[in-house]
Amino acid sequence: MTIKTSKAPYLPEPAPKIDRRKAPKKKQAILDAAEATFVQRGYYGSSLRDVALAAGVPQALVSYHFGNKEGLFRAVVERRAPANAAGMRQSLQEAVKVRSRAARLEAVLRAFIAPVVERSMRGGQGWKNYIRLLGHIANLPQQEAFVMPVPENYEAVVLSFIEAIRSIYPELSEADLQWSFYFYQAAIAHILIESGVIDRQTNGAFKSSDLDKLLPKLVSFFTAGFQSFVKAAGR
Amino acid sequence: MTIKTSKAPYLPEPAPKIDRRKAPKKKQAILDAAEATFVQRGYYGSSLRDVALAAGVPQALVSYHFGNKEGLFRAVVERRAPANAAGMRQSLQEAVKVRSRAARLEAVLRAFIAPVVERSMRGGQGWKNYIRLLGHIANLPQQEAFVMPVPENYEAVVLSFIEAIRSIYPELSEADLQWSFYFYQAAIAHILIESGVIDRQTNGAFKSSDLDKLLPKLVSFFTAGFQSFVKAAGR
DNA sequence: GTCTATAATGGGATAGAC
DNA sequence: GTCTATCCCATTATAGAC
Repeated sequence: MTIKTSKAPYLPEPAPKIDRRKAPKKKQAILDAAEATFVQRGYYGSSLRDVALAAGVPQALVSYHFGNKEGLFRAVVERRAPANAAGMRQSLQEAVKVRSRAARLEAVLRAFIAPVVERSMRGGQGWKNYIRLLGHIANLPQQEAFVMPVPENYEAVVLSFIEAIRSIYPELSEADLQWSFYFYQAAIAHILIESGVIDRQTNGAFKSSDLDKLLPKLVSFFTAGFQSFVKAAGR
Repeated sequence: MTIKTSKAPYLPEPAPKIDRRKAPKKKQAILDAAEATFVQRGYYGSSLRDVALAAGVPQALVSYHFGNKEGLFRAVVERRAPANAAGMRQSLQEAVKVRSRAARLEAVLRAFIAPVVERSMRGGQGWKNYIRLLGHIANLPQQEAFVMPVPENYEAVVLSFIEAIRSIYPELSEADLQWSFYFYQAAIAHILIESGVIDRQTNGAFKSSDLDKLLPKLVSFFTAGFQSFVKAAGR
């Protein structure tokens, strides 16, 4: 049931999205610092002072570039969103080519998480921070007072994965499909944070930061969950 | 494979843990207000002003009763922890009595989440807020600067569930056991928050707040995931 | 235990020089 | 674009009367 895949050509990216001629170095430094600060202490727990200090710039420069705190947060999330969403779309395109239905399901589930893990593990510290931040954002109630920039960036991509699974197993009831994928997203939201719960529970024998080891288990485990509903629907 | 269980006698509780003679009403009002505020806006996003206002007391009373903000947060988490952990322990005791191995696994997985869902859905607004707050806390990186009161309260309970599964299927490898349970915890951490992602993705057809509908699907889905590792180990 | 008043700090944001 | 200096506000926490 498990499919071997090559090391996935998500990284290095073909070209940086940012036009280095116009983009001021300090603006990028602020984004990097903000990314790290927000993921460590959350939105309200992070002060613009801390961000500016970490970036090595005066506070006023943050306001100049991003207007206010909310603008900074949105900019952090949106900077890497296009590349990340594109990576997910691309991996889905490959996955749906798999022949057999069972293997295709597993490939689609892997395609949802593999490019993200790839960036987190081998994309550098910036990507690591960004992916963890995405995990945090995914765990925010959607009616949050401040910004929720994620939906616009990722919602369509998520829906396309759900559609892909539906087209593999049309006999799956809408409820089983939606709940199953929700469970998958739910687990991933926590996993991406790398909270350290499994580290503590196993005295360090297993590490929540070891996404490379976790990934094949995750895909295999959730494929079985989906398949159990498929089999139940077939009866 | 699915086991029917009666409506679970977790609520109403036999007796309130709090001695109503000594406990000042206002102190409880503050805890209720803090519970609601923390879950809505997070720790750093909540001000003691807001809490005091919501509780209908002056700010100073909060400091008097709980010392500081961190003390208030700890008190909120710890107030309901003994009753909640006891409910989980009790449900585990019942679950391990199930005869067949397959059914016992499913019963143990249900026992982990059922009493919590029961309190969230039928324990009143206070319990609803508390359970959501637990979800948020579970998603915090453990090396958080401030308080992490959960481990002491719940860690032993979690370990006893893992032990129970290990004793059902000793042939399961340590890695499969730990990763599987981690996936289960991860999904639950997000689900308890009732973030609203599935609501948005399905235009309201499915609701993350509908824990009653979700629960049997969740248990069934994750049982299949565990069983797939059991079967793989048996070969 | 409960309250009013206030101290002391740190926060986001802006004015204006360079 | 970048900087220094500063304003104004919200926040936590405490002092002290009742």
